[in-house]
Amino acid sequence: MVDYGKELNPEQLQVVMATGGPILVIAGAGSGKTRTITYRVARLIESGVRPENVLLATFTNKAAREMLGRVEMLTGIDISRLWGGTFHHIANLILRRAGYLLGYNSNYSIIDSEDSRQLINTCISELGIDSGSEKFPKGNVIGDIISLSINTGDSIDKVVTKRNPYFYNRIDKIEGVASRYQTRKKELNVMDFDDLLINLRRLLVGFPDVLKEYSGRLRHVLVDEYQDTNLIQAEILDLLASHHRNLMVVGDDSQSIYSFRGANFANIIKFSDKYPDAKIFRLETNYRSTPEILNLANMSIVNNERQFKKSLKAVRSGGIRPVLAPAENVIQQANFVAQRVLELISEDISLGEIAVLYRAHYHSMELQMELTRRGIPFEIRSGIRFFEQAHIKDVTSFMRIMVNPFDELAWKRLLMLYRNVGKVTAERIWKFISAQADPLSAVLSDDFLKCVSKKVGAGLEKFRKLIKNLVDSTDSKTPAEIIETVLGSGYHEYLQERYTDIESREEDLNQLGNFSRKFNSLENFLSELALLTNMDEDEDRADRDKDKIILSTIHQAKGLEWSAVFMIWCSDGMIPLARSLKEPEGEEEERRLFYVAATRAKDQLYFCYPLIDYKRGMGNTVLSPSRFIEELTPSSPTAANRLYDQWIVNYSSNFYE
DNA sequence: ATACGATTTTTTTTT
DNA sequence: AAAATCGTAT
Repeated sequence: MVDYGKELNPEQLQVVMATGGPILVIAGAGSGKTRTITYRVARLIESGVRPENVLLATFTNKAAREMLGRVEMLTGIDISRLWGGTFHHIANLILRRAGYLLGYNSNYSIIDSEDSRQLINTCISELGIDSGSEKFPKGNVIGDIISLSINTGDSIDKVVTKRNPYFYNRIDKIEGVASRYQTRKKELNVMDFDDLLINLRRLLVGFPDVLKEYSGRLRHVLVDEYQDTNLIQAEILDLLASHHRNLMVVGDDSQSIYSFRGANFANIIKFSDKYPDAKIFRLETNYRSTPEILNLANMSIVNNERQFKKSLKAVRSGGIRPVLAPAENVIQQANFVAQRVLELISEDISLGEIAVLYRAHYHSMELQMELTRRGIPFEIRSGIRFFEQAHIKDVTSFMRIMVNPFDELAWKRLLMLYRNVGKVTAERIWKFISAQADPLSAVLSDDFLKCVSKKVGAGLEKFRKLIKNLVDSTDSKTPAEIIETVLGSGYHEYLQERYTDIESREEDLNQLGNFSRKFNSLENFLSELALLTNMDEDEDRADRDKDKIILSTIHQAKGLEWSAVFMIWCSDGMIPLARSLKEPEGEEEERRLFYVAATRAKDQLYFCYPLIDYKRGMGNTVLSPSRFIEELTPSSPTAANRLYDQWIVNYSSNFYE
C-alpha cells in the first residue's frame, strides 16, 4: 500500500483523500498538480474502483500515459482498461463504436487542418464564388471562423462581426461555404477535429441509451488543465459525469492560454456556480522555482483583472535574480543565448536542463543557425507536426483510401503525385471513380482509361499496379509493409526528384513503420496518428536524446520545467503579440502566456530582445521591451526592490563571415 | 486548357 | 519554410 501521508504535503493529501462529488482544484504553477492527480487515481484504484470505471482527460496523450504509468508502478494493478487521453482521443473511441447512430460509417477518416483548408477551398470554388475580384477569405481563414464558432457556441455571424468585420459584407457566402463544408465532410465520411467533439456531444445529448451506458460506467471522471477546456468539452464532461457526479477538475486560471481555439476559463471560474456543492481545494506551494523567479511571476500576473486571487509560496531558498538582456539585433540576441548556454554548460548544467521559449515558430530561425554554427545540439518542439509532413501524408493516404475508399482528399493527393496530373485531371478522375460503387476497383477497371488521356493513363500505370497490389494484400500486409511497397513502387524516386533531404524523410517513414506496430488495425493506427500531438510524438523518436537544449513555443512548453529558461523576442509587439491585442481580452491572455513562460524556470530566467529589427518595407525599427517587463520596473529601482537585473550585452559585431 | 516551375509573400498559438 | 501567385511550356 502507498503511504499517502508520507509522500504528499497536506494540501495535496486532502485532494487525494477527498471522497466523491464535484471537486475543483486550483493548482498553481509547480505545485505538484500531476503528482496529486496521479496519487488520487492510485488511491481510487487501491480502494477498489475498477480501472474501466475511471476516465482521465488530459491535454496530451503523453501526459495521460505518464500519469497512468506511475499509477501502475504505485499500485501494481493492471490499469490498461482505464480510459486516459485527450478529449479528441476519447471522442474517437466512442464514435468508432456508436457513430453509426449519427449516420457515420465506422471507418471514417480524421482530417487535419491542411485537409480541412483544402476542402473548404474546394467548397468555395464549387459554389462559384469568384475569390479573385471580390475580396473573399481564404480556406484557412474560413476554417478558423467555423472552428471558433463551433468551439465557443457563437454563431458564424457573431464570430465574423467580432473578429473579421471587414468580411461582414460577405457573411451570406461565408455561411454558405460553412454549410457546404459540413455536407461535403459527411459525403466523404470524414470528421475534422471539431466534429469529433461536436458529434460526441450530439451522441450524449440525443441518445439516452448511449448517455446511460457511458455515464453509468464512469464512476470517476478526472480532468487535467481544466482552464483550457472549451464550452463543448465542459458539456461533454458534465454529461459523462452526470450519473455518478464524481467529477474532479484541476487547473490554474492563470495558465489559460488557448482561447484562440475556444478555451474559456470561465469554465473554471464558474465551476462552483454549476456545482454548488463542489469542494474547492487549492495547491499553493511551489516546489519548482526560486523565490526570485516566483516573485517576478506573481508580480506580473496580479496585473490581470479576471482571475482567482491566489498566493503562490516558494519553498526553495534564494537564487539569482532573473535577467533582462537587450541585444543590438536579432543576430546578437542569438549570439547571447548561445554564449550563455556554453557558460552554463561549463558550470555543469546539462543541455537537457536548458530551454529557449518564444511566442511564434519563426522567432527561432536565427538562433537555430547560431546553435548549428557553434555545434550546440538542440531539439525543436514546434513547427509542423510529424503527421503533417508531406511525405508522411503521401504514404498514409494510401492507407486512408484502403480503409475509407470515399476519402476524396486522400485520392486527390495521391493522384497528383503522378506526372501530368494536376488539379483538373485529379478532379476528373475522382468524378469518375466516386460514381462507382467501389472506387478501388473502378481504378483497376478498363473503363478507367477512358476517362483520361493516353499520356496521363500511361503515367498512372504504376499507380494502378500499386493499388492492385495493395487491394490484393490489404488484409495480410502490415502498415510497415505497405510503406515498403509504396516506397518500392516509385515513391523513392519521387522523393529524390522532389526533395534534397531524402535520407531524413525516409528515416521518418521508417519510424512511421515502427510506430505502427503498436496497433492492431490500420484504422486505429490512422486515427491515432491524426490525433498525435507534437508532445506525444517525441516519445516515439528513436533519437530522443537528453543531451540537447530545447527550443519551443510557450504553448508547447506548458507543464514542463527546466533549470534555465531563455525567453527570446521579449519586445512589445511580439509578447504581447500586436495581433493578439486586437482580440477581446487579448492582453490578459498574453500576460498569462508570459506567466506560463516565466514559471517554467527552476533556477535561472533570462529575458532577451533585440533593440533594432529590420522590417521589410519599413527598414530598421527600434523596439522597446515588452510592456510585461516594463510594468515590473519600480519607478525608483533600488537593490532591494528590483525584480530583475539588467545586463549590457555587447559583442563586437562578428557577423557570419 | 492544363501542368508545372519560378517568384513572391507571409508568418500566433494547436487538437 | 511553406503557401499562394504568376508566367511559361506543353
